[in-house]
Amino acid sequence: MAETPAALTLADVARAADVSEITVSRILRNVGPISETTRRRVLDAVDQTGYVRNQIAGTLASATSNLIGVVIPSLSNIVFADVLRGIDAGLEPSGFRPVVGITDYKADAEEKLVTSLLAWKPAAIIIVGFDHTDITRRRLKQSRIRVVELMDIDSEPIDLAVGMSHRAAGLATGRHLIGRGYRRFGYVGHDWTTDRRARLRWDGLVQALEEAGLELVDQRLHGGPSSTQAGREALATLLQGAKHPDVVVFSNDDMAVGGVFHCIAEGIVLKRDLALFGFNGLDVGQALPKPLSTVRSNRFRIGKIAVEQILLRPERNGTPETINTGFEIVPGETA
Amino acid sequence: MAETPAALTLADVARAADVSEITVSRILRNVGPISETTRRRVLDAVDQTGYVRNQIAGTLASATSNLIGVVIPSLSNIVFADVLRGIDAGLEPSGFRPVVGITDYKADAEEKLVTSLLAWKPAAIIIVGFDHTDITRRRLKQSRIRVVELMDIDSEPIDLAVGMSHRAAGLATGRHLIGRGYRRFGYVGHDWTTDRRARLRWDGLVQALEEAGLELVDQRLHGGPSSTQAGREALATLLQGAKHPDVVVFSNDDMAVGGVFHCIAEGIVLKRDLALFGFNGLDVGQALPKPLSTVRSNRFRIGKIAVEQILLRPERNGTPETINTGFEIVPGETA
DNA sequence: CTGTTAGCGCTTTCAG
DNA sequence: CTGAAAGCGCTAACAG
Repeated sequence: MAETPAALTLADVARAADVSEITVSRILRNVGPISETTRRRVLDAVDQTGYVRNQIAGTLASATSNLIGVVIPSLSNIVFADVLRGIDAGLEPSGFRPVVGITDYKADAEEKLVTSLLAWKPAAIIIVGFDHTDITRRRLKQSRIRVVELMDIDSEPIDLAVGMSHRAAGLATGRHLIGRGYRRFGYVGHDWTTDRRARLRWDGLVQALEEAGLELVDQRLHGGPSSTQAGREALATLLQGAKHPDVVVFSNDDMAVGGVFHCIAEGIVLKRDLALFGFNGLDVGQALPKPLSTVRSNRFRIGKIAVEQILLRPERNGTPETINTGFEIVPGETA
Repeated sequence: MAETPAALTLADVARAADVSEITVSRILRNVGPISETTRRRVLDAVDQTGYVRNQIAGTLASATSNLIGVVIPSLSNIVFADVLRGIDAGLEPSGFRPVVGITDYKADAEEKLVTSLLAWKPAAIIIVGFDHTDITRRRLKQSRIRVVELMDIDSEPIDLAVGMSHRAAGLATGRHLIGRGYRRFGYVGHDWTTDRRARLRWDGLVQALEEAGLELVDQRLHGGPSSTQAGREALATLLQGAKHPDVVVFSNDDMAVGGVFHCIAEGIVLKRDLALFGFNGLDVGQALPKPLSTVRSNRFRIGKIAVEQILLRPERNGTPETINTGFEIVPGETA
């Protein structure tokens, strides 16, 4: 019976190359001055043996890890997948790796997750939003590593916030649509308790209406998470009411695309009979027969910038900062 | 100037609770017999101090980590986000955490990624597909940790494959549509070099046609990754040809949804004038005015089962295995 | 340019 | 039920 050979260590490579462990270590990390001949000899030995570095031991010894904790509410929503893509893209050249956790929009799950991620001594934690439990917030503060709160910039961050003002986006949406002549506003949304940012956009929208002496003529709130199907059904019930809006603003593009499908199915001609407006600027909305009128949020960029900031300044400095990644109105053809 | 206090260690907690380090360690890991009084005292001390375990040190000492390496080609494609969701869901009760890497469909990026993930001494690696470089395959084999190859079961796995037969899905699609009376088959796809599974489905489809003495009357291959917009444009050019298919099979739902949008925009009545068929069973397809006819692949389940298998049997055993998660034809209303 | 020594903070093993 | 000693595999700090 062949015994399982012990895993290769630095010592094995060092022996094979006839140098000390620390020399191999330095070569593998690209630090310090190394003669070209030893470097070559050691790298050969690495190839020959098939040695794979043990980052666990390295991290313990150096007290600096290459892991980044990432806490997101969900992956069903493509928005957070985009953020994660951005994070990964920003990390790409650095050798850092994301360790991810999904909260499912639950604050207590988030609390457990943050604790379990901190146990891996990550170089930083990237987390979505500001809605944390007190314990979560305290732990993050005490950790003294960099903490980046994403998506939102409407609150005071622990360390750094990267995102856009959702209130401002709602406001801009309202003003834009009023400017285009719409007066009878309907709203179709999803569960606000798990999506504070949707609520902030709604606040901004209502504020824009107030500025113009208007108010929402009707609205429907779907109880669950946003989805195309939910948007379709919610618009259907809204239109059964007697309020006859001339434009319906949706909590996001997923919901709005469902609204578009409903109109297509019912023969409602978009913009002539009814205008629809979304939020996010998803690809699917732009590929519709008539491109969806919406607001482009820069999710990928948010994730990327978060990482770039971490790499740029790995130490937390005293004062919380905020980076605004902005948004753009996408006129489209549905409003 | 307040000096940064050193991070808390087991020793601090042990001192506070007046026990030895090992006792604290045992309590935190729930191993060995511990008296209820000491347990309480220690847990109190943990709370008081705000101690957070150092998994890095623990992993080094015990040589068993709670990390799972995850290698996926992309997150732009919701299919892989679904897989990752399944992985996370399966991991949920275990305290394991995924460390993810994205290859962008590049084999050399995958090779680097696998090496860098192995350096974290994960308990297992979950990777999409069978298309690895020789070096990647060798490293994975040599690692002796569990390796799960996802999505596909049409090749021999290193250790375990979890997925479905894409060839069989293509075959089933063809037979299903022939059974419904279609005879003039068109095909609209995307880049096969990065998506071997799409190619396998095509193979199966063509085989079904051959069985019935038929062949594809026309096809269009988009050069890039699949997208709704690409599907829309590719169908448009296909229909400009003179081949007049009565059904068009798409490489996946994203592409097919684009096809549906084209038909809506052009006033082509689905199923009466032209039938369309997708692959994946995405939500967006089912929310369309007419639900898309497609094949449901069980992405979430694939991820979940992969993890469950790892937790169930953490050691690799000699012989490679395969788990078939199956698929179902979704009749829909577009074919 | 290369090496020696001394840990990093835990857990394993063996005692009691 | 609790503890002491040893060491996981690497890197920081200091020599040479």
